[in-house]
Amino acid sequence: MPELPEVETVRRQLAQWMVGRRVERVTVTGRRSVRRQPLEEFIARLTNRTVVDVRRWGKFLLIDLDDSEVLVIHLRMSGQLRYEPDPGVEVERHTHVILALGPEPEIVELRFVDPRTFGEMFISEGCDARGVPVELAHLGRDPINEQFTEPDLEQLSRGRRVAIKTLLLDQSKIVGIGNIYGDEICALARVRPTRRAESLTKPQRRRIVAATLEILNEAIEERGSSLKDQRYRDLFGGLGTYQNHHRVYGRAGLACEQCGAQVKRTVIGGRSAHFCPTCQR
DNA sequence: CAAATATCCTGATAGC
DNA sequence: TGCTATCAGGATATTT
Repeated sequence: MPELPEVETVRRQLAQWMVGRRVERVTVTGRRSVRRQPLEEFIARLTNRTVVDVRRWGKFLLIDLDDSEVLVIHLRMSGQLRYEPDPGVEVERHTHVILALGPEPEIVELRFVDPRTFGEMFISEGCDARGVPVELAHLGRDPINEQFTEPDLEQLSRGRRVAIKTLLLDQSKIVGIGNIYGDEICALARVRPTRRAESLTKPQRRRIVAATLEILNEAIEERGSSLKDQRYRDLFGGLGTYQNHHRVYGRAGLACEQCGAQVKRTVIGGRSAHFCPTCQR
């Protein structure tokens, strides 16, 4: 569930207190959360490292360590990171990884909680020229960290018969957009999400690019979206407020704020999609 | 080759 | 009340 705005919110919070702290102990109780490399190797490469920076690429968190290695974290559907200043506080259900951060003796903890265990952590083999871990080299451009322009979208859309929403969600093309923001971007751009990417006009592409930047930045300002069921919470347990600004997502059957028509729900690529049939052509 | 579908997993919710 | 079925949707592997 966490998409770019939620991950960026957590990144900023992590950067606030984690930089300069040293990893004193690593406790892994859920094997599935560390699955790309042997557990002993993960722990060995992380222990005694000091955090020098916290970055983000799409929905991935990148925690830079003092030996130039990178701790990569993806929350996937249900993962949450929790800041716990008191290690004595009981560990909640579905906590799979705990980093005890010093320097001693004032230990604070970073806890990784993930009921569905889709999320993961690993230590990267190193970064490429863009600063992206080599394991993530297949990922597309980040619309917030890098430029994203109409010619970029034209190039990505060429010959693509898929729905524009599917293209927006394709992490090998553009990173960070998930189901919620894909719908919201199409709504603000006044383009129907089912529209084939290759058939878009230049003005429509311009509107989609502008809407991408506007929606993501607005959502970051609101610290992301916390839905009723999916329980996104930030590092300090706070809720996002962007759900109060959704134009279409989760609003099927309700009136469009712009025109009063009923917002429709359909399925694109096996996922729910929401749009206003009047505003989005 | 692109596009569609299956897979991982738990918790919330709908329906009986 | 309590059971089962369905849905939620991130990335990746597999099938079409």
